[in-house]
Formats: sequence, C-alpha cells, structure tokens
Amino acid sequence: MEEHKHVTIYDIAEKLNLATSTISRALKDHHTISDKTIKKVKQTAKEMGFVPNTLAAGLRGNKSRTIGVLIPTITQPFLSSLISGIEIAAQKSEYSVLIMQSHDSYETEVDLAKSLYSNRVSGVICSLAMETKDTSHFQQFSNNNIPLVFVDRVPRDYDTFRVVINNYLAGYKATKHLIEQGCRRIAHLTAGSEFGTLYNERKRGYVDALLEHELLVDEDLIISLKEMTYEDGVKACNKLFDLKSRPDGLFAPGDILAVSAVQTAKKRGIKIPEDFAVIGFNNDPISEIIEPNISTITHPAEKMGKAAAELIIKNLKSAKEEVDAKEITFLNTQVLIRESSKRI
Amino acid sequence: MEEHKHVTIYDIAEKLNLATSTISRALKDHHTISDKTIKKVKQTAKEMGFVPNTLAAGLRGNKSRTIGVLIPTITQPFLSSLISGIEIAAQKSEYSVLIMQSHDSYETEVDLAKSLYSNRVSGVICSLAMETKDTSHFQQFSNNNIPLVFVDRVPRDYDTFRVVINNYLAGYKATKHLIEQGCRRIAHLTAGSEFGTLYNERKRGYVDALLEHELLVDEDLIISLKEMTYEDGVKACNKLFDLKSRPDGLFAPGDILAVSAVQTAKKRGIKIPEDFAVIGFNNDPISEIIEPNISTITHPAEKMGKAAAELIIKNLKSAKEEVDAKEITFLNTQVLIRESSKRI
DNA sequence: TTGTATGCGTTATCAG
DNA sequence: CTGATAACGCATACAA
Repeated sequence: MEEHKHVTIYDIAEKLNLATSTISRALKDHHTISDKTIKKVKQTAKEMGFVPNTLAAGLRGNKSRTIGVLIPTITQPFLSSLISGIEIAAQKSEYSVLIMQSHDSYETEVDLAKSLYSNRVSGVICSLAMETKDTSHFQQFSNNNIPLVFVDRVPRDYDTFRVVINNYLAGYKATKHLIEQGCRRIAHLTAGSEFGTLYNERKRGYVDALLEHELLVDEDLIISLKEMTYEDGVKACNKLFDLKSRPDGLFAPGDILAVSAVQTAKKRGIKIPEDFAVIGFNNDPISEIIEPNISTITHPAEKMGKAAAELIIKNLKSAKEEVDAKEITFLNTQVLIRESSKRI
Repeated sequence: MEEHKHVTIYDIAEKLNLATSTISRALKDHHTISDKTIKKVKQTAKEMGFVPNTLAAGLRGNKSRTIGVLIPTITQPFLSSLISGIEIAAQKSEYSVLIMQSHDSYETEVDLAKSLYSNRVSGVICSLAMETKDTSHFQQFSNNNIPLVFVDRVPRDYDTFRVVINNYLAGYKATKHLIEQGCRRIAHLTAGSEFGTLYNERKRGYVDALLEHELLVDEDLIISLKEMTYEDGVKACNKLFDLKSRPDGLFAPGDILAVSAVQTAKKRGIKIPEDFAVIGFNNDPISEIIEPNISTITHPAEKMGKAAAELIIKNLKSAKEEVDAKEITFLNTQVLIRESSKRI
C-alpha cells in the first residue's frame, strides 16, 4: 500500500513550476516545446510514476485508441487467429483491443454494438453472427465516422471496408482440384442465411467448377447445414453415404466438416481418397494431424486480422473527408493438397 | 450521414427542461427520482438515440467497467477458451474485456501491464509469460486496489487472487493411471522457468506417483523443453525412443506434446498403447480426433475464465477494505481415459 | 517557447 | 423529489 492517488500532469506541473499544457505537450514531443523542457518533463514524469489516463484523453478527444472486435466466438481457430492478427497490429500502433462475442445471436450483436459505441471505440472490426440479416445496428458507427471493417462473414450490402478472401474462387479451386483428381460426383455442404455471402460464394464456385467441366449439379449432393459443427457434419455425411448413387468426393467449406466426413467414411469402410476424396477449408491445426491428413484451402486468418486493424488505423490517421467508395481487401487462398484428396 | 454529434444527457435535460443530474439519476433508476420522470427520461433518451459515454463515466468514477486480460497468446485452445469464459461472465455483468498478448515476452508483458493501467481497467486477469521471473510490474494494480487474478501460469509468490487447478494432483493422477495400466518406465516432458509453478507441480505429482508405487525415477526419462511445441515434442520423443531402455509410457503436460509422441511412435512402429501408453493434458479438440485418440487431463478452461472474471466483479462490488488473504480457487481436473492409454 | 482558460460527458455532493 | 455545481485528467485555442 504505497501511493494511492494517481499521478497526473497537474502534479508534474506543480513540481516543475510549469503549466499543465506544457506538460501535456512535452509528453508528446510537441514541436513548440524546447528539448530541454521535454527532457526534464519526461524525466520527472518517470520519477513520479506518471501513467497517462487514457480515459481522460479519450473523453477530451472523443476517441479512445481502442479497436472494438465483434465476432461470433473466439474459440474457433480461424477467429482466434484473426484476433491475434488484430491485436498484433493494434499493439504496434499502441491501440487497445476490446473483444466481444455475439455467439451467433443477432440480439446479442445489437447489444454489443451499442456497448462498443458506448465505449467510444475508434474503430470496429466485425464478423457477422449467423443469425444476422439486418445491419442497421452498425449505422451508429458509419454515421459518426467510426471506421467499420467487416471481415470474413460480411453483409451483402453495406458500403464500408471489407477484408475477405475470394470465396467464389476458393470454392472453384477446391472443386476443380477434386475434379482433376478424377472425382465426378462431388458433394458439397453449405450453411447459413442467404444474407451473408460467404457460403453462397463458395457454393457458387463449386457449381461453376462442375458446370465448366460438364458435370451434373446434383441437388442431392448439396446439403445445407444448420450449424457448422462436427455433429451436423456426421449427419450430413451419413445421408450422403446412404444415397443410392454415392458421391466420390466432397468439398466441405470448413475443416471440422471435412474431419467429420473422413471419420464417417472410415467407420463405413469407405477408402479415402480412393473411393471418396475430401477437401476442407481453413487449414485448422486439426487438418494436418488427422489421418489421412486433409487437403484444405488455406485461409490467411492472422493476415486478415492485421489487414483489418491496419485499415482502421490508417483511416483514422488520414481522418479527412474520405471518399465514399470503401476499400475491399482480398487476401489470397491456396489449395493445400494432402492425403485426403491425392489420387494421382 | 445523419446526426454527427453524440447525444448527451445535457441534450436530454434541455429538451425535458430538467437538470443533467436528474437525467443521470433517472437513467440509473435512482430511488429519489419519481417513476414518472424516470419513464419520461428513458423514453426521450431512446428517442434521441442517447448512448452513454463510458469514457466520461469512467473518468468521473475512476473506473472503466473493463477487465484487462494479459496472456501469452490467444491462439492456444486452452487460452481462447479461457478468454471465452471471461468474456461471457463479463458480458453478463456489463463489463468489457480488453485483450493483450505478451507472446511470452517479459518486456512486452511489462509494457502491456502499463497500458492496462493506463486504460484504468477495473481489474486484471493474467497468465504469465514464459520468460517472466519478476512480477513487480503488477504492483501498480495491487497498490491501487485494482483486483488482480492470476490464472494457470501463476507466480510463485504474490499475494493476490489465483484461479488454478491442482497441478500436483493432476500430474499425480495422470501418472498413477499409467501405472495402473501396467507402465513401469514412464517418461515425462516438462518445461518452463523455475519461477512459475505450473509444470513443476505436474512434475512433482509425477514423481510422487512413481515413488508411491516404488518405481524408479529415471532422470533420462524426464526431458525439459524450451517450448511446448509440436516440433520440440517430436525431438524429445525421438530422444526417448533412442534410449537403450525405452520408456513404456509418457505423461505429457500438454496435448500437443502427446500428439507428437503418438505420431512419432507410430512412425517408428511402436504400438500404442501396448508398447507405449500416452496421456496428455488439457483435452484440446485435437486429442479426441487423432487416432488413437488420446487420454488426457481435462482442464476446465472456460470455467476458469468465468471464475476469474467473477472474482473480479464480486470483489469490485464489495470494494471494502478487503482482507489481505487472497482467495485461491481450485477447479477440478479429471482423467479422461481414451485409446492411447487403455491397456486393460 | 510557455501559460491561461475552457470543455469533453458524467456523477457525486450539497442544497433546495 | 429535483437542481446547481464541481470535479475527474487531459488537450486544445488563444494569448502572451
């Protein structure tokens, strides 16, 4: 129990017989302050154990040097990598990161958006909840010039920043890869509302790859899931394997689903990749551990996080009347070929 | 581009011809305000789109309703679950969560601690960086009555809250389980500085279980790792398997290490669990996917997060002159027996 | 180069 | 039950 009162610039000013404004400026290397004073101020600040109060600074300047992150959940490998990227970029520029989980609930997302606004975050990075079909709760940011970046699960129409991969192309590439390996009846799992674009785009790529190779698009082979969970994946795969005319390949838009497919197939004695080739999505750690290890689409999660954070920080710096056309950042995906789909 | 200025209680006061203090109180259902006024105020607040400014409130009251979380990294399953638990508990009590990653660097941890303090967080939850051997950078919290909870990787001596599992007992139980399965030469991987207690405790449990069953504690079978990574695990296991007198079991204090052991063994044609039984730690998702799936110690990560957050929130409420003896919360672990160690 | 004065939005204290 | 006012710590416009 030492000092119990916070040291303020006022305390420093008193000790040095200077004005608080001088202290404030000196601490930020303002050019109108003499080097000598700057040095002296910083020195005593350290001696007195001064730590700036960001709340006060934030209130004054109406910005908090904080980036708000609103995502479904942080326990998915993809999303925790995303956050990690955000945090690294933020830390570099001395921003803090406020994290909130919507748990895929629309209502929670609305509440949390308000809470972020309440915290006067400098910018917001969001990946939408599955349930979300309306984005009016983000208008409060747009209306107040708070940069807003949607990542991964982005809304169909909203004029703001986006950091995404080309899901269409990724779906196309994944499917094409299976075709090249000799698959002719390729199944696909999909999910989500029609509002988000993510899974729709992957499916569109899948369909186009089939068409381009003059393969039948069989609706029986396309199953729409409620949730992207292991359990739902198992159910769907069992349905697929029960089909009279079984698929010989699967493009799963997530590695957990690919894992469920591989395990379900193994349980039924279906050989992978000979009888059934599988490709997943995301390159989750699990995909390279399971046997056979799973081909996948690499998803640059951490890079996306960094890009999103940098977009906000950059935008905050220039803070001018920005143009209305918002940047869309596409990051690259790649087909990572592993055992589960390597037939040739 | 609608309204560009934030609505404040002052705006509401003006519109309603009331004092700002009345508005402030009405908004928080203060008992000295008439129900009629409360209703009216809340109504117009909503109409005008009022959102409280937590920075101002925080500055005024010198607390921000924010919990600071300082951990090595968020991408480990255990830690992302921990954060998830923290966030859920915080959300319930309308706290926000500020996340920072030390990346196991002492220096970064020191900087970030200052940054949390600068943000005037209401409380701090920390799991120490591997490098950390000194905790004086946490004194700023203790000195200012900011509740501080160490989780999982806790310092040896620091009189503050802790949320931990009984690592000694868990190590003991894991080892005992292997002994009961017939193992006689059980290897162990360990790690970390002597400063933290976590791995030391697990090792202590391991040693005691051996002694209790009159088994030799063979230093050749205990390997200390620099990092708890897959690669280091593989190296260590190869060393173990090269031993003249090979181990017949392994207690790995982390599932990634157990995975590396299983895979290294398989590559060498060593049968699991017959020739080599393995038990891991944490119950990471991967442990139940890999084949053979891996026995492990369940680590209640999310519960620990919740407990830590609740400890802070509870403590903040009572905010009296608290006793100096700080609570230690132990959460339960269990041996989860799967294929990798089931011999009988 | 430094100082003075004021306000950011809220809440607590003290009056009425 | 409600109002006036000060204060939280900092940063800026304006003065000197």
